[in-house]
Amino acid sequence: MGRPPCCDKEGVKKGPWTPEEDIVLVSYIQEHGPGNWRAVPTNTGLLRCSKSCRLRWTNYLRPGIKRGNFTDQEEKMIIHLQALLGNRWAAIASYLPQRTDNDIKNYWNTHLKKKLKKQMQTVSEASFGNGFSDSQTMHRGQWERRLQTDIHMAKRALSEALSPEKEKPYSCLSDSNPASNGSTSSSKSTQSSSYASSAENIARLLKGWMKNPPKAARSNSAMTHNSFNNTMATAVTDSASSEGTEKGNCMELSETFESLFGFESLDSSNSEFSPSLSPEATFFQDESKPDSGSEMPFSMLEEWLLDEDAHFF
DNA sequence: AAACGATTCAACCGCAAATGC
DNA sequence: GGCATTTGCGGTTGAATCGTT
Repeated sequence: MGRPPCCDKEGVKKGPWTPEEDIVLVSYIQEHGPGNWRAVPTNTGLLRCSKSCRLRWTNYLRPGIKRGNFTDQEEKMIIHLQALLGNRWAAIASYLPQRTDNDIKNYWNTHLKKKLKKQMQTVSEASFGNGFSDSQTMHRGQWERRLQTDIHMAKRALSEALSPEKEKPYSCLSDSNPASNGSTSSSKSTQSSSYASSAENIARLLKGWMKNPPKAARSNSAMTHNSFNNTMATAVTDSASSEGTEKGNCMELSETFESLFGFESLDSSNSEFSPSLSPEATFFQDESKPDSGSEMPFSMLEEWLLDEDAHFF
């Protein structure tokens, strides 16, 4: 006997979220932290199911999300990780802390699949013309060995990531990673800080809210609007400044973010947010807590992934 | 300028795993 | 240990947007 779906109740709203709803949700999470999604609709008065609230938060409103074009570097990592992990988008997303699994999945389905298909075609055409099949079989053993090495390295990286003693903090992609140090021309300005991007989200949200102010503010969200708007204003100005300089200390940003949102949900001490997370997901959280003890030796992993570009393409 | 097809991406759905009692 | 509930994940859908004719 299966349980009834959570969203089949009468009066549950579906479809795109409005800025109003976003603000109500963000306000609530600002106060209570993410988690206990079951209680969110009842406590906020949102006519959404818990699932929808969680999804909205994790895929759109959550701090640290980078939106917009994927860099070459990100693209290559996705391709590699997909080859290695398959369609385990959450696991792949854990290596790209600023992207959501949904984003990566969409990007794969809309861009990368086609791109790879095209490349495969070009390669196979070229190899056909050259009588390439022999050398192809000749490379097979090599390829298998490489795959084994890949898997071995992935396991090693993962186990290192999970060991709490490792001191090297993965605080900022661009900082800790030599490969990303301007090695790709396209990683330029899109590599914004997590704080900036979250502020962008919120700024965008606020912009929409300003454009279409609600006729009457909800009473249940009004209580938080003052504090929320104050922090919003900070977010917007901070966003503008950090965007302008295009750098900014990750540490500083995450601290600013913490103070901005005033909750410690991303801290490991918060039992509401961490218990059921996989190692990957736990790492994913770390985007906003650069000081945490268990950090992924990201540069090593990323180096490994990006080193293979030459072979892959 | 309008119609149409292609593309994108936010959101939904259903299943499975995790958690609580 | 067994059941009920909650959460997380991956596949899919469909409305909005873009590009072409």
